[in-house]
Amino acid sequence: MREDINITEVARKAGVSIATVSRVFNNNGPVKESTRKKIEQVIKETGYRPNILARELAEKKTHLIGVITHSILGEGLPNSIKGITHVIEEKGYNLLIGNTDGQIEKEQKHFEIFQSKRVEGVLFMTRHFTQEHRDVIEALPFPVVVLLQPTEDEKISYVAFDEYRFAQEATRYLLDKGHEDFVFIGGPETSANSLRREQGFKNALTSAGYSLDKERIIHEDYSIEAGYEATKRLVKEGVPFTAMIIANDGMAIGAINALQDSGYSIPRDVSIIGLDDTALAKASRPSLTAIHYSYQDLGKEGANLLLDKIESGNVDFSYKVLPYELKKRGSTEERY
Amino acid sequence: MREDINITEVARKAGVSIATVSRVFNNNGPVKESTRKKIEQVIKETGYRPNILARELAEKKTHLIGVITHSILGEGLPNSIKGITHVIEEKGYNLLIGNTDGQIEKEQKHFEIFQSKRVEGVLFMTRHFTQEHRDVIEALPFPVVVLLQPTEDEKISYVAFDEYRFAQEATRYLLDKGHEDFVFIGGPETSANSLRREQGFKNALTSAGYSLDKERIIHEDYSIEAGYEATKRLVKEGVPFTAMIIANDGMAIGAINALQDSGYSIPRDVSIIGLDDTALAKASRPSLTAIHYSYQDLGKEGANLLLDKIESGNVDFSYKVLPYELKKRGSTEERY
DNA sequence: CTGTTAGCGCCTTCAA
DNA sequence: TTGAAGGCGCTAACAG
Repeated sequence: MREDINITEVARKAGVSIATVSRVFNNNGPVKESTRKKIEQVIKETGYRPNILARELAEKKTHLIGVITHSILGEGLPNSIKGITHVIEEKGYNLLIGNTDGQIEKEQKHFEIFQSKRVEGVLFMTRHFTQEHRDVIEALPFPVVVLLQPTEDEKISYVAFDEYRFAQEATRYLLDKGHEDFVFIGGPETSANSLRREQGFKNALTSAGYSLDKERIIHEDYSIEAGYEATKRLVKEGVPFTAMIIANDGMAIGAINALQDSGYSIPRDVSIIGLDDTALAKASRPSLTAIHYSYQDLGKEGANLLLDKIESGNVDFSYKVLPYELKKRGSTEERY
Repeated sequence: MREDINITEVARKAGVSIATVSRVFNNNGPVKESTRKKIEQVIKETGYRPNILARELAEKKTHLIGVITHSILGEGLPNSIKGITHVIEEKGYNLLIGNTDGQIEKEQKHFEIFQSKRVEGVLFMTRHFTQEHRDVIEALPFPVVVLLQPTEDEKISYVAFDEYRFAQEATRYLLDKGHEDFVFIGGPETSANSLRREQGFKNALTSAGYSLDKERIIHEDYSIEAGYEATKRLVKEGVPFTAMIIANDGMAIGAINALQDSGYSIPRDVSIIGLDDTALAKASRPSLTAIHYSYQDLGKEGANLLLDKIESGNVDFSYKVLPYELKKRGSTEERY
């Protein structure tokens, strides 16, 4: 470890003024070739790196993008972060991460820290978007783009998936195959994303003329184990069903395992669609029919939108809904 | 969006000097209750947040920790980042992330950027640790802790798993169960981590008096598909084996599926151990016997070690090897 | 208890 | 082509 060195020191060693060193480093303004060489020499010898804090303070630009997220686990969120870094590093920005673990106080805290750090914009991921969020965000001195949640506010821009629609489409797919007895396993009731999927599911059924009993809508915590237990319970209670729409693929795998352990065959006895398509879906036996969408694109689109706002200064409302695709695999089958 | 406001402005509005505002905000130095109230009032009204860049420039402290990582995907790395944030946020530090996608030039670039940003320390994750890394790190003006790789250098501290030993133990476990015909599927030959596992595997066999042919050591890219294809190939070529040690659980799942698709039964015909234990291991049928270790602990231990160096100024060499555990599940069985 | 002032390291006119 | 000097927003003595 050697010591930090500053511009004054470099200037002294090179026998020039700090202004000249600055010109060399930033390659602006004219500098005689010989003095440039000399300065570059000193820079190399000392390992000098300009203190960006000082530069940023002077320039009033930090090139910092903040990401506030409720989790960095799972397959989705890391992918979205990868998409984000991909876009912003290309343009010379750096990423500051704030993890909230889903706690609202931490969201607030990170917005404050980021404001203090003078980030130039924030990408915000949360499990549900509330009026409180709107108030906080509108008072912030930098643009914010919300990811995953429609903001339902003509001021705050967002990028999200069309969960209502793809849940509807998955359900219709099985309706078209002749299924009539459905079960839906969603995430926690506090998850706005899961609720939108549930709505899409319900709408597909009711608009096809079916009604559904309460026991056919179940809320679990997205884990494989929860999917397993919930399905075991259904079997034990003798609820008749031939089709399952499951909010994520982890719970879907749990359901497949539970049914198989109970002596059922998939897809012969029950067809299953996961509204989420991670590595698990392809690895399972049978492989899982699932709705696929790209978290990496979510990150990319969000970052592009945010950078656009930052660089153009135009913070008008805009939003983007990302595409999805139904991947047909082994867990679904015609029903006669 | 409202404008950024600075300390001078707040002081003016409150009719005091900036020093007093500073005292209030940092809660140091004495301030009369009435003027404190007044200043707090103005702060609330204006939404003032001190510009941390300026503060940090003055204090020469950034409270910034950099993480340089070759990937943020998969189950391991996000967990280690979670462990890191958990520790550092507790102590008031923030996390700056640099993603290298495994490219060496990007590693170098991020070290430079971080140096410019005046991070106070860096946690460095890479696929293999070289002499070049040592040279770069030793010239840096802040402490670095390497994660995942033993540095083999009495100067650069690290936290890692004991891959050699757990691969050895997994192999011995199956040897003890009577297996004699082994296959090892490792990661890419460029992966230092995978090579250490391979060495552990080989050592267990040779020190038990067995030799092994080349075709029994295979290198793939860690994906489920690669594990599947490699195993299919083995079956087709008629290589006889009853035990597999596989570097990660993704490839292990691929192997299980391939064997089952070829009409074999697990664990009756073949026993399989994955040297890695993610959600996949428990979800598979049969569930996968695997070596479990905690990436979250890796992050925590690394962060603790780094913060300790930063705060104590003591940058002496130290290292930590994390524990592991063999989780016995359904993919392994006695062989008579 | 409060205000004044000298930095922190760099960029950017403005002169020379 | 170069240097001098002011300013970015804040902290930390040092006076009062």
